[in-house]
Amino acid sequence: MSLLSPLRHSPQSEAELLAQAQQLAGYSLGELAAMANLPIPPDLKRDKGWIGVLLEIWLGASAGSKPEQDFAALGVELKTIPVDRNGRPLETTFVCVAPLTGNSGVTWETSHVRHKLKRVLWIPVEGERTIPLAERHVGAPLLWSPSVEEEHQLRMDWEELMDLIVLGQVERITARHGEVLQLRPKAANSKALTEAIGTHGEPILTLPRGFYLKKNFTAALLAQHFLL
DNA sequence: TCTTGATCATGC
DNA sequence: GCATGATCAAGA
Repeated sequence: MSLLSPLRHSPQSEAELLAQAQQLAGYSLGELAAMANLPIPPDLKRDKGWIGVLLEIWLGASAGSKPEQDFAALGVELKTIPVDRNGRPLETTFVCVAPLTGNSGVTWETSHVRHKLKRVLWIPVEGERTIPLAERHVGAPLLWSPSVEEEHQLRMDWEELMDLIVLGQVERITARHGEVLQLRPKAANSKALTEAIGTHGEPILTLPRGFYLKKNFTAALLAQHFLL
């Protein structure tokens, strides 16, 4: 038998990655943090990415800020997802920042959204705020790729949103656009601005935006897994 | 109650 | 400011 310990190397195969992720299921965040010698914050208010960092350590992801997939050699992205007692998502899922300029000729096929979501290791984690952070449990992982239908849904929304961005309508886009993919602010605060295209084609400064998966989409893909 | 819009930490 | 990791919390 072997004691559970963080992967000290990048996993060499999907099988190795998935096996390690499956080993984590059932443990609490407190247990995993202790074994990894990672301090536990009192809550996530000032450490929103803490769970993601913890699981990156355990799974041997190249931690930190690299503009590539978590497991580049495997082409796999890691996403933790907070869920309620029934396994339903409590939050939307950030995918990537939306390019607001320089989009001539960009297509779904070459988009960052499609690339990010090509293969994702989803790890559900208990997220109800009534549960102390250290006592929240990690769930069973799901190694996922979009089905034909899912990719179609994503592409439709992405094309609608990108059309609006290219046509200078970015400031008229709200989180209500899109069935499964939405565009929302993604910034340090409301004073962080970036360049975009205005109504008359002129450069404007606006809030950076990100693509997010809506809860109905992630709920469905998780449910499919657990109801098999 | 739930979603939308806003925000937090960190490294470069 | 942008990239990584996301959740918070006001208001509908």
